[in-house]
Amino acid sequence: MFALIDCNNFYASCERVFQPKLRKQPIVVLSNNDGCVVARSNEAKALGVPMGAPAFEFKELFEKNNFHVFSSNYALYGDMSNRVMNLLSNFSPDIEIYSIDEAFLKFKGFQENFDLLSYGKQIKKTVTQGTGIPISVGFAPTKALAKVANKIAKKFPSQTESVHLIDSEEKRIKALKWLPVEDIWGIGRQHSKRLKNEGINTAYDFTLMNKFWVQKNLSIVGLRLQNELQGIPCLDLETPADKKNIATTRSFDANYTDYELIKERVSTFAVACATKLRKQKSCCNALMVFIHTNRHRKDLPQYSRNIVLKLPYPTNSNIELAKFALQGLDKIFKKGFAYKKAGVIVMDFTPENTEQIMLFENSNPKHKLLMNTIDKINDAIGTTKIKLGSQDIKKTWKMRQEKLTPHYTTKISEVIKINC
DNA sequence: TCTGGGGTCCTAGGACCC
DNA sequence: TCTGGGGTCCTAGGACCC
Repeated sequence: MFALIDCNNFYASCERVFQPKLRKQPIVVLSNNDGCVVARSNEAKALGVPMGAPAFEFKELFEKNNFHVFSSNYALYGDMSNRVMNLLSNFSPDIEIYSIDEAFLKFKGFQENFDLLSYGKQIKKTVTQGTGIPISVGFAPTKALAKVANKIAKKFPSQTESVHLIDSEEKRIKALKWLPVEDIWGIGRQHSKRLKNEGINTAYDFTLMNKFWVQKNLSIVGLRLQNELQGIPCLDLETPADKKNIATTRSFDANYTDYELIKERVSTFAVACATKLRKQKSCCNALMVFIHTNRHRKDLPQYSRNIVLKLPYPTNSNIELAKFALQGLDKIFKKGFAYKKAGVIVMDFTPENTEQIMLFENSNPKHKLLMNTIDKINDAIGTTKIKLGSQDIKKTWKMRQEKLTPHYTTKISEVIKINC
């Protein structure tokens, strides 16, 4: 059996933990730059705020209904996530952390000796008590069905006490007949459109479809999913692997026309990629830079380009990657446009310790020690104190974050103080 | 005025090999 | 008139996830 444990409205719940007076109040959390809604409390959902909504379009609704609006505080959410995952890992030796707010647990031979339903309630109680984050728990014989069970637990909290178990054919069929096809894990917008054209409306309908049609139209992934929903396990827990691509991309706080400002951003993004590369002990052999204007501004001239550079040698040095990224930027930058976003993506990794010596040109060997030192200093101070000359020396974060809450759990100066 | 960020996997088709 | 068969590797694009 598998369990899927999911934190309810995770970012909104994290903010609420530290401001209990916000219980029952509508809360939204905004994306970087305070742009879009990325998390909503149940009250906010009930008032009709869709996921991904541009914040400025809903400003009036927020004000009229006394919404509590937050900038995203990833340091807080990441730390809260770790606490939740730590507690969950006590309930099974087999755990897959699937995302910041979700984990699969696997139970081998538990059903004979355990009442999973009450075990689930115990999990819920432990996490709520230990972190203040509300969760839902779904049990089933496959991962895809556990996802379905979790949806039911979340949708009917009072009937299920937020824990649901699919352990019989009747329950499986009942659950699948209830679930609209577009809400199946792995069925997105395109696939659900296609399935509806075929007269498929529920997950149950989908499980009855011809396998050849499914494989032809939804690929092997769709076929696996169909099997999983029929109760035939095809997916096991996955173990974390090194990343194959690493990206650092940001929208700007305003439109940038000045080449120098964009160079600074791209240089900073390249350094961020290099730092992440070193964390997983990889070097990259290729790098992509992109820039584009604001797509939503139909009144302004549009421009969007990217370039992929094959590097002459594998590297994860801040200095070298920033240099290459700026070379790329130079090739694609065009004067006269108002740029809104840029990014650096590093690709084609090789392990740090098996760097092949190239014939003509190699990464500067001195950089290894230098980067090591930079990482140590920056880690110790907890911020990016050491920068390249091409980066902005004064500011660290060019982003609108007007409603940022304190780093309650990760900065000693920002922990909650109680005056007695 | 203001619209996020970071990933993965699969397939088809082209280039190339013997 | 008639022009083989069987592979691999790479890439772009499309789908999906949170």
